Amino acid sequence: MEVDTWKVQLRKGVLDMVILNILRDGALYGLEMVQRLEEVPDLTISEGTIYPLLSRLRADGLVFTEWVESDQGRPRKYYSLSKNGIELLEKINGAWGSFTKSINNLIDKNGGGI
Amino acid sequence: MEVDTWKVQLRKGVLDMVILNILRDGALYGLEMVQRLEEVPDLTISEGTIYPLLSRLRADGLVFTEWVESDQGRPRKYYSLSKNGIELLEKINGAWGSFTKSINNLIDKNGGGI
DNA sequence: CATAATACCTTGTATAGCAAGATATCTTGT
DNA sequence: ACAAGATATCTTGCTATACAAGGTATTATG
Repeated sequence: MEVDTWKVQLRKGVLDMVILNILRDGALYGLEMVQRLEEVPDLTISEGTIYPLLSRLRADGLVFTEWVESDQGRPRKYYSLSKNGIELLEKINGAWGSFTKSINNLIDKNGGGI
Repeated sequence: MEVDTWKVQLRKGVLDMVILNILRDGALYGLEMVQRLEEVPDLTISEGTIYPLLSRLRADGLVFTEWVESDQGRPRKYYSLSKNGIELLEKINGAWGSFTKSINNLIDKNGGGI
């Protein structure tokens, strides 16, 4: 996955970006991400969304996984950013900045009544 | 189409928002929108994207159309914002603002070191 | 009359988000 | 020991979108 192809896909999913960002502080497991995003307005997702998404990130080599025993319930599959994931994250966050700038220009230009 | 359903669909398409915004200054025809967006970074689209999208906006009652003769080439189908379209546009632009704020918070919180 | 330019529309493909359901493990109550 | 519930992952089936490519129609030009 390259930045250019990500730009193409951007409109179909800022979720990849969001997930990569919340993994920045350290490993999380799937359900934990769902719960964390429940607290963020407009970013609530379900399990049917997160697991295929994480599989994709893993297939793309952006994250790696590790099973960890839990003292309650099933073992958890923790996801961590790979080196590629970290690199892409930097690029993606930059691209997000210019993308929103483009759109905000468009909104201001037309909305501001020139 | 309501704001709530739009929020759900947001990640799948900021294009609706973009089109509604460029129609704010007045009517445009399909190909003209494609050409105008060619000049905006990251927002280049093709005819296979714009026409189904415009049909959808029209079916949703957000725009109305008008055929206008051209002195060169085929007659053009001009699209204008309906009253519903204008109302939704205001709501959408507001929702876009809070959506980007959510994401920027996430990026800053994790990227800025807590 | 053929070719090019303009403009609109449709078809087929790939992919994403999601609700709902399936599967597996561990804890708790009886 | 056993059923019920909680935790956690994964899959299936549906709907919708973006897009490349191709099709249709009108007018101008060589």
